[in-house]
Amino acid sequence: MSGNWRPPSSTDVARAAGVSQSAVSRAFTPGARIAQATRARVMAAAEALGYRPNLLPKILQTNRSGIVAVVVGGFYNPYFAMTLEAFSKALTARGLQMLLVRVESDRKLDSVVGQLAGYRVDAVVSALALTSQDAADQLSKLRIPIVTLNSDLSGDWIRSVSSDNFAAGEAAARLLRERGGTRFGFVAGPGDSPAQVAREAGFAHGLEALGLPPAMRAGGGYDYASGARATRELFAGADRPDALFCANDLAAFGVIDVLREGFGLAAPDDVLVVGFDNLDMAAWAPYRLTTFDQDVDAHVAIAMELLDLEAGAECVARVAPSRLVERESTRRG
Amino acid sequence: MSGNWRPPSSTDVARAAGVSQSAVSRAFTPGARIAQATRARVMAAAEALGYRPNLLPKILQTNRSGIVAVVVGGFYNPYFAMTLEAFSKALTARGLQMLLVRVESDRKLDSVVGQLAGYRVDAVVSALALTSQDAADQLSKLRIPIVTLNSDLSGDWIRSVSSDNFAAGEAAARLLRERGGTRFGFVAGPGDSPAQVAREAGFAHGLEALGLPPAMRAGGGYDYASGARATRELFAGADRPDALFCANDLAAFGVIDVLREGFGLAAPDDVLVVGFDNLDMAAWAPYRLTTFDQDVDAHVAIAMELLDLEAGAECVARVAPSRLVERESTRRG
DNA sequence: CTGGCGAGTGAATAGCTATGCACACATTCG
DNA sequence: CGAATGTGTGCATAGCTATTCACTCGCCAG
Repeated sequence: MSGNWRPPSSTDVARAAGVSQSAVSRAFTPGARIAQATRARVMAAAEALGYRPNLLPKILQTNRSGIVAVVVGGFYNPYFAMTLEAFSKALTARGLQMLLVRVESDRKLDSVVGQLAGYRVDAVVSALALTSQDAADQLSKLRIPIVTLNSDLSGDWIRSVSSDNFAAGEAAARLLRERGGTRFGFVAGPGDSPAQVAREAGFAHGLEALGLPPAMRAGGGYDYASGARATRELFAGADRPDALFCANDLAAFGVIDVLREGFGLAAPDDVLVVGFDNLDMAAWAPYRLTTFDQDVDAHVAIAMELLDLEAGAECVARVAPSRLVERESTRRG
Repeated sequence: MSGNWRPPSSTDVARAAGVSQSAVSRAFTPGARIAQATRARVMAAAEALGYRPNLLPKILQTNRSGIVAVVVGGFYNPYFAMTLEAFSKALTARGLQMLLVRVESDRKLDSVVGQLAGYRVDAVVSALALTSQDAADQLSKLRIPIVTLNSDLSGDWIRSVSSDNFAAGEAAARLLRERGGTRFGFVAGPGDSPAQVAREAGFAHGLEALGLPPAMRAGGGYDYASGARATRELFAGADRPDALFCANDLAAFGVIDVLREGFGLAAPDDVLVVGFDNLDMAAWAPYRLTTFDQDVDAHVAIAMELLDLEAGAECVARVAPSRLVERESTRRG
């Protein structure tokens, strides 16, 4: 009806309460010098008008919006859900809001972050690994603190927190060996993921250190279908592996299902399987998957610390330990 | 180093380019009256300084932030991930940003939305069902368009889009009957969820219409553990059901796993199982779950339409159809 | 009685952009 | 050649809040 309605301003409230605009502002500022009686009158008028202080002018002056942008590549992987949950809690605890941005690839990252700069976001957290130094430099020019997960790039304004992917790969090799594996296989994630690369390298190094032959290899994605495809490939020939390390849990589920349905093989009896992420589902009955818990809360806690750092600080790439959780998929009879 | 650095303003760019501030603004406004040469000079200066137009002043004047707040209760259920993905795409397509807010319960909803009002969000989408009329009225006072999913409350500024939960419940009853079910059970979701209530009511009505006895009942949550618990309860006695409708897929997975592990029973041979949501996992080998696809994209499309409506519009509660997807969990030999 | 002090209040201002208005200049038409 | 149209630019302002500065008033100590 009212063509262009505007929410009530502090001036409106001031008029209604018979005080100055400053008084209204002070009434809403904890610890400001204002008489109790005045504050009460202001609050009554504000309540009647439905007034909420407009945060934008403050942001305009201070350039601090209280908003942190979180960039993700998609939501299909429950691991992102865990990450979002943890970040959501951490940000809320600090009174910050979360602007969620979905981006197709990291090549679009800087254009998006440019847009975000217009909103004066206080910081950016990227679950998307940053792969090109070019994009990193572009972002650094904006002087917005950025934390990337599982990415090795860094710069003046770019920090990163990663799992000890390489060490986990080594540990996977040792475990599979101990549990009786003899022919090893690696179910790979996407090649442009630094985490995938490090896990594979660690696995390869672990095998070599034990004097074992290198692993067979298949896959190329972080999803269920990729694990399924990789398994059909690895088990097509005669020389089948009997111990698999998967780049993540989702792929491992695909592996286990195809082993069972497609080849009549079971974990751990016929094939040992290890995953990565420790999703809720990893504990479910059909899988009981041995996997690495990334300790999302620890990652997030570190990320928050890194965001607080001043620009130019030195220790900008931190590693969070991951914990091996052993379940039935590697425990034989 | 520089204690309080400020990002370059349009005035800074204007000075560098030797033009007025208005010229800079026009250079960044598509369709504005400005000479090509001037625009080029401005763009060069802007590039050199790393200038990004500050969006806040515009928001301050127009009260349109281009930000939509999305409220969720948690991320543990992959159904939320699907919803987020769909909303993210829809909002991006319209050039809107998404402010993600996690809220413990809907009782906190109005206090949070109050906070959001300070950011002048254009609209609020709540995956959290709104249950109290009190909160609804509170929110209406803020004059921010709100769309809730699977909630029956509405008001001047509150619209809702729901699945046809009741009809789906009836359809589940018919299907289970057709497939040979004789003793029916309902694995319930949380009692404060309108969707759960409608699904159960529809199921009960469907059974009654077919002249069948009412269903046994257990459960009370939307998660895996709740489904598992419900199954142990339902199958503890002698009078076991042979056809189960579960409030959602996550619970259904718990049901199937406990049937297999705890009682040596399989779906569909011993027990027919139907879920709700059609998560990716429903198609996986251990489950192959018959379920209802909520068509998230359709929900979101409707939600976007509702957000565009003016206040006081009448048709504010819309229903999106859900589609039965039959898989092996109800297909006998 | 007076200087000082504290509490409470109002006026003025910064912060940045988009836009309406006015003006200067070039071009076209009668 | 005068008028009219069109193009490009600068000036000034709105939008809302937190905060600084200056002011008044009541009160106490000297």
